[in-house]
Amino acid sequence: MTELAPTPSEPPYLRGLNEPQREAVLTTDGPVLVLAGAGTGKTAALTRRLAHILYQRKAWPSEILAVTFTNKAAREMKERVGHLVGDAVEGMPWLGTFHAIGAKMLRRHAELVGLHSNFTILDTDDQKRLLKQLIAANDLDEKRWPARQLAGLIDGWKNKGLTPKDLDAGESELYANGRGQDLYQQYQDRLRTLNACDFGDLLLHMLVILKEHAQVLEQYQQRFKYILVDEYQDTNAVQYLWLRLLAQERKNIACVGDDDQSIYSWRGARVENILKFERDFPGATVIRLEQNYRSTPHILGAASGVIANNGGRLGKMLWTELDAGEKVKVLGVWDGPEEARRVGEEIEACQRAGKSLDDIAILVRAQHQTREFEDRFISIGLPYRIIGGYRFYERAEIRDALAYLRIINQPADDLAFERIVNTPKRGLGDKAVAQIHSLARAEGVPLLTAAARLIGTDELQARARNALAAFIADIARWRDMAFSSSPSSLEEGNRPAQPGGGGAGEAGTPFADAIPHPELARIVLDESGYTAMLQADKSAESAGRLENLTELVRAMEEYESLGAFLEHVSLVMDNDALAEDAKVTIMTIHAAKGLEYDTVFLVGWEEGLFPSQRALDEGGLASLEEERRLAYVAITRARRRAVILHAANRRIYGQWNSSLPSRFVGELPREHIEEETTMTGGESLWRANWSEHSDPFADTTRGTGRGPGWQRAAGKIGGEWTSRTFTREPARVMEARASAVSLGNKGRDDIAVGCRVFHQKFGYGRVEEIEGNKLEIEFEKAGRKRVMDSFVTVE
DNA sequence: GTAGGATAGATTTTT
DNA sequence: TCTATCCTAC
Repeated sequence: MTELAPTPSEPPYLRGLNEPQREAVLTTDGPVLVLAGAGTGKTAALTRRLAHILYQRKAWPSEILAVTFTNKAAREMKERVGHLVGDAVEGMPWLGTFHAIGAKMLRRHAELVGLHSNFTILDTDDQKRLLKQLIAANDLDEKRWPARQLAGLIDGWKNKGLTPKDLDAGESELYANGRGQDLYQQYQDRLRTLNACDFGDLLLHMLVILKEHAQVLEQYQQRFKYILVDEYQDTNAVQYLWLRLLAQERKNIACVGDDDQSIYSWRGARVENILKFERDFPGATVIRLEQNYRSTPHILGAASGVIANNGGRLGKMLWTELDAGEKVKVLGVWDGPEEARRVGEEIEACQRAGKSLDDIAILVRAQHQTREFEDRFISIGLPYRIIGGYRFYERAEIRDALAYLRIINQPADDLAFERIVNTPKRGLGDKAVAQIHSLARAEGVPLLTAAARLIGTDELQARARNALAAFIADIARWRDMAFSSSPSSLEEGNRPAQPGGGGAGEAGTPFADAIPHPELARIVLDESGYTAMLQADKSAESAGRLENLTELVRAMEEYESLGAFLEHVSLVMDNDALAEDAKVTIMTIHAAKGLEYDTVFLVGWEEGLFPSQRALDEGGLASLEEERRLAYVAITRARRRAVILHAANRRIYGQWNSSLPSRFVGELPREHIEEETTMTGGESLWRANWSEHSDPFADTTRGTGRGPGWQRAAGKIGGEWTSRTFTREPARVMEARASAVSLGNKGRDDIAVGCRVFHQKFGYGRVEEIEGNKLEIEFEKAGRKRVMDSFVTVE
């Protein structure tokens, strides 16, 4: 039993914890719910809880299930537990994201749902392509019933834990007049033939297995002596059901979450899970972490003031011992560009005051807002990094490279085949591919096998036949290189057992790679002509693409096999900026959850943008409240200083619109903020307007649940604030201002007007004008831009 | 089979 | 405004 170190002093992992945190660590047995407000040391409590369980020998590392939502969170937890318990953390195979753990389990039991253990994990792009094919095959109009929509529905069903059979008519009705269920079933069948899974399947298949195979469930119930769940407010129905099954037996489950930070309901997350916890696990210990160690009282006060407008909260009172600090600054500006300019100036001031750019973040509601800042920062030469947007593995070149590797790993991967059969171009167009398709369908074999058979016939044009033969020979050769112990025969690729067929024997067993897989990747990229294709491409992006591929190959070195690498890539790979030079971070609020920065700029706090028009129009009160939680998350990212900006005019899809400050601005308690506006008219008119009503949201958030958006609200104000759209840029009130902080580069003498230069982002261009260290360049692709000379190289 | 023009569409997105 | 996708003309 417990062999607690017999030292009189308490174990190191308890040091520095406050009372509730300590309770969260020490209450190991039985169900525990930890309600942890923003910045209350949640991760510290979690990791020390793990350490405690291990130190007390209550469980071996392999007997603890610890799930998080993001790879980042999993990584951080692993690292921090590592600090406390050392190498024991290496023995924690069940610490990871829901999906990574789901995949790991599913590979062990794949055959129970008709898959093979080397199944491919499809991403959303593959998924969409597959659905498109199905929609076409069913004679549905893709315009009317977009694949996107079906993908969303299927994803939603999987999030709810519904298999095709579980769908009721109402759900099925949501797509193509009741064909939803049928299409969903077809999709699942297709996935099975492809020996593939989408993200949702990783959890849903496992849930089905746990439900239907008592011995499997029991095995895991026995194994997991302790279960720990981070960000519990973000769990969706499948995850919830999954956890409940696993925890049922021992009931040693600890969930940590914050109902005020639930911002993923549109992804299927259900806050109710956290509200229901005590009902699901009677006798649960509920612990509240309320002392905030992150932010100043003003920041905390501002955030609390906003979130207090939400109903149905579990309610927490955050407090802090930190000094008051600065008030939250609310800054009204004329338009989007001015917003970017002001933020740029503020950041330059921070820089002059000796702050590191790494401590500064700009949080946006929607991805497209990053552009304005990007443009501005490029022209003033301020280093920045944008988190999100395209993830590394979503880039075309990475996906192409992966498709090559996927088909080597799993020849039945038809989607991979389709992706690369004519990339680089080898003269195999729609016609050839259609023929391969029809043969594959007729014979019930994967595309690659069908292709191999097709070249034995004379159905293809000689040219196409030769190209295809060469392509297939290449793949066979690469496969041999990859798996020397098993000379590949395309006729019996790794497929799940077919009725009547014997299946593929030992397929999926990890062969020792014959040649190191990074080397294989290099060879494949080379011999396929992919690298050559990029080298021949003179566009601005091609250099970066080649670099990405190099990066991909480099990343492969860290994995023991091709299979392990592919798994990593589909589940884990993200483009978390490596620690390079100091840079300002620009990202969405969603992406910022769990992070903190000294100074945070919260931009675009305008009705229609934040809260977003869509939330206002469609989701009623619930979605307005989610937007408000988003505001809460945003403010609480700041340690010392938060600056909130709103512009009176903004260009949306190319049209200028006047906009009103966000209602959330009005909800900030006055005592915690300091306002400033660069617009004529002084005190913000909108505030006067909002506060006219005792409950300004009465008619917007209740009742029909349809908010007015800025249109109606603007109409009420009348006068100069009347809603209208301009096609031209609104007249600037601000004086033009040229500001650039010199980063220490003197003017360069290698650039002259007329020079051909290269810029990382904009590509090639011709210098038209030089003004100090700023250049006016006519770019071949991107048009005319002003950029800092330090950002270009002379051709 | 490909290159460019027309057209519709456009949140947030862990995996 | 920008972009991803479709369609038409070579």
